[in-house]
Amino acid sequence: MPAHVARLGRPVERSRLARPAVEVAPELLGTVLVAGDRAGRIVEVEAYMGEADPGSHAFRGPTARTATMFGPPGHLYVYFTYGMHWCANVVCGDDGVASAALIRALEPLRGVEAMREARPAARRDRDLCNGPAKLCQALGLDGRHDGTDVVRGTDDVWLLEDGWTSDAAPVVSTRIGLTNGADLPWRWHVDGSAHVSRPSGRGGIVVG
DNA sequence: CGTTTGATGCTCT
DNA sequence: GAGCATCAAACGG
Repeated sequence: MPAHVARLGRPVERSRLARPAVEVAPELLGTVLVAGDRAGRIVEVEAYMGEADPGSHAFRGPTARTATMFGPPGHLYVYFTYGMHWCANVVCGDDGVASAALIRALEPLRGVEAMREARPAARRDRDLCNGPAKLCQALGLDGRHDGTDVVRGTDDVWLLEDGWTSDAAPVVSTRIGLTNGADLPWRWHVDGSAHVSRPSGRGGIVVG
């Protein structure tokens, strides 16, 4: 593990991810996603509960696209949408069970200059990573990273904990951009963060 | 501020 | 063929 990565934290334990995404996702707030020389603190996540979730890509069973999501935890499920955007999930749950946490927003920590170059449309730094496709663009994540192991850090992509101490309560609300499963309260974000995609969905409630 | 609209191509029916 | 876990620009107030 490179020293500049170790400085930001230690890898999350895979066993911690081998649980349903609704349990894991809120715990990911405050962890650090690293991609090469760029890194950001996760401030917004959503849970997708696979075959039990009408909002999940895995709702109708495994397909070629969702193969990673059905695989072991600790890998990245990266998908392409709207003909132009990539979005990244941390795969949760046991091998064979589809469950994943969509990373929706980061607070930039390292490599901000590289992020600015990767996202010329961002007028302010708070616009670099405040959306699931924006953060993938900022970090240079795309289809090549589907299946990459964020516990072992293959492809220099890591998910770290202990790199940051949370001092803000998580807020729970409904997920963004869905038509199916839109009422399920499976979005969490750091209360008061200037780096989330939206301050609150419907019925935002402070949990912690 | 807010809302609306066009871009653009893969995935599954 | 329909829909999409989105974004940015272009509006109107």
